[in-house]
Amino acid sequence: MAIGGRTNDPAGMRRKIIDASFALMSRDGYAASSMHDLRDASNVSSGAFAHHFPSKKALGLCVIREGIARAVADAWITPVSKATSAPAGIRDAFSAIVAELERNGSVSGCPLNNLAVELSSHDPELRQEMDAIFESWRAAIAGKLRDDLDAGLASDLDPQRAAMFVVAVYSGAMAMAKASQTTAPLLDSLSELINYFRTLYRPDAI
Amino acid sequence: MAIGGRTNDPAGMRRKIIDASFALMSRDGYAASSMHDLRDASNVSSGAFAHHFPSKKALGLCVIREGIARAVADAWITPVSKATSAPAGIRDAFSAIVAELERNGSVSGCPLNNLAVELSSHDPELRQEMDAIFESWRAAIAGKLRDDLDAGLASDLDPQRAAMFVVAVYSGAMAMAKASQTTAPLLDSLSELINYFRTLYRPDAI
DNA sequence: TCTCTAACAGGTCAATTAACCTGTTTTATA
DNA sequence: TATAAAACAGGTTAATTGACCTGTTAGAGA
Repeated sequence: MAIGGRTNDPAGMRRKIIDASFALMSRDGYAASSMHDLRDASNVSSGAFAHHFPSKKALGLCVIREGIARAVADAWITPVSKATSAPAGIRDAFSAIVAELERNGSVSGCPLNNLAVELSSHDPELRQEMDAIFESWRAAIAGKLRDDLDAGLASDLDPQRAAMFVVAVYSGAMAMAKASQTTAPLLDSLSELINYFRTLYRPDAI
Repeated sequence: MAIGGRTNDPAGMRRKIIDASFALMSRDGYAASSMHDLRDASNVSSGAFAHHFPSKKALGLCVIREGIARAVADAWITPVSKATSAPAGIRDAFSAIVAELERNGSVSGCPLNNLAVELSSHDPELRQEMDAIFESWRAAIAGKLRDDLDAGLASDLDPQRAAMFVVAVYSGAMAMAKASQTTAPLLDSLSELINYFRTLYRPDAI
């Protein structure tokens, strides 16, 4: 045994497991992804798997803290903060996600929303972790909205409430997109969300 | 055995199982509710349970078609159709749900959204069934919006897109409410949703 | 060079799961 | 009333699950 030898690479091994587990859990859900499935998808031995993650919950926690947090940052926080305005950033995020969905043909939903809905009732610790990601997501949008207010692009808008609204619209639309296996809910909802912003922003600022 | 005798009541037995299963599945999810749990919650024998529902999927299908469809009708379709206007009906539905959540202390989420997010990727048949309920939900709201248009309460609004928007806002807000175990996402989102309608409706009509 | 710890390998185990099976009782129908 | 079919009772089972266990090897520090 051990014919192929072995290269100790704890960080790489760990990352490999988290990435594969994030992909599998995002697609199939937490409960539906067995430790055996996760191990197979990760392409590591049982021993290595158990060494890095002694329990499924420990793995789930890391998937949330690292995998999901990164996904939200990449899909939302970065685009919104780089955009010329909050509505523009929101439109960018929606459009990129819709394009990605139409590229691969099926809708597996928002990773954060999927796990939050599945796990919030079961584990308070995981729930709190996911709530924190929702919070940072909303904070990024609220921050951009505040920038727009300061720049005089908009007025009479409550950044926190509006940010909550935006994330709610997206999460709900994505849930319906998953149920219908269609991007229509996302497109329709984005359209109305832009209409909502049109009443709050200067006509030329949107 | 059979000391207490037995009263054949197929419809009642079936309803008992569906009601208990709807409650359990809505709270804990589909996968987390084992056949054993569902049987215990239903308070029936294994034999009766297996007789009415030969498989878990068969039970899930009936829970969706009967339990969830009724829940959506009671919480949304009926209030909206009875209201004086669509925004008023939406506000009524939100308020009643928030009041109910604050009464029992914890947020278990929207039954339809919970199951749709959990099961859409796993079973096309269940997915289609849930999509149909989303569809009827949106149709009820769109119908009311059309009534408002006809009555001259509003103008320049696309009933289908707006209905999609409303359901998305609610579903997403409820998901965040579940993640935070707070009603704040629902209250904030309702507030912004009303702002959205304010721009579409006559000032005195809302 | 020696040693100790973490990294890894591969297999095992009790518990849980969904489905099924055999037997009994009620009720509709002829 | 005779009888077939449905309604119910209670237990069984093969497969899957998450956790664990014993051994082996690489690499850092003394």
